[in-house]
Amino acid sequence: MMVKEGYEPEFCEEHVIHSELLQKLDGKMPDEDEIYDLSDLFKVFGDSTRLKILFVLFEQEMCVCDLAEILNMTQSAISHQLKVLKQSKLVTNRREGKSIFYSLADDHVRSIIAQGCEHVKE
Amino acid sequence: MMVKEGYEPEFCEEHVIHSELLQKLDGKMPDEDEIYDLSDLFKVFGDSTRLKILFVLFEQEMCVCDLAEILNMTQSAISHQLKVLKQSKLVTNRREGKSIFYSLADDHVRSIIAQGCEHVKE
DNA sequence: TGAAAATATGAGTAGTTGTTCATATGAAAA
DNA sequence: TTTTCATATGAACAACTACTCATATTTTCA
Repeated sequence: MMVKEGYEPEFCEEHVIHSELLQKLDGKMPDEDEIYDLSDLFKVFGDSTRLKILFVLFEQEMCVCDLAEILNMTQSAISHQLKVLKQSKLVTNRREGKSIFYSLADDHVRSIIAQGCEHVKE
Repeated sequence: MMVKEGYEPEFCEEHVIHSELLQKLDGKMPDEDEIYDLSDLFKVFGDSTRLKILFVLFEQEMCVCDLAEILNMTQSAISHQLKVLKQSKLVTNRREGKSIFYSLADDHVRSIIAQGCEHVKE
């Protein structure tokens, strides 16, 4: 296995990565941190429970217990997911008496989901 | 539901879910299948390796081994992720000799990621 | 043909994630 | 204050996922 020493058999020989290309890509590619932030954001949209919550909030703000009842899930499960949504700044909340009402943080949410919908609808 | 027996203490009493609201939501909410499809789509974007692949393909089509070298990952890892991307119809490929070149399937990919970027940039 | 190159794939595994259960917190009513 | 309601949270667990390793597949070239 050590015939050529520095030789890397895993990669193809014919299509050498030209330094031009690497430079071109280096200039255009987001840096590591941005990509992690971005994938973290999409992870949040990548769960059906959280999507359902967002779709409900598209229509109107709502308290935790009503979300739980509408989506037929436990209050705890909803609360955990609302925490995730809030940490990603996709929703905000306000207290009104004993209840806490959640609503969409901004319109990015709508446009991100709208773009996703277009792809899904083939 | 027999009045008191089926009473569910988990949900708040004050904010009864009116049937109007439920109807309104029923009309507006996507059905279960659509939501699953949508969350599956976002799951694909929710991984940094796949995002990196897509960002590279934004610039130009590329074969598997070059992607592996550029992203400094094994050919196998890249190949597994390309399979996921292809199953979601985000990329397509063509054979050229021994190599297989991957490219973006359509412009939905760009717009979905663009929307995500806007949110990440606060 | 046979060997080499490029890619694909199945099994195994460590790490992650969504839910449940029990309990804590905080505000309002008694 | 004490109780009750609405919500939040920590631990535990099962399901899922991305990578590695070994190997299979497919094409090209000698």
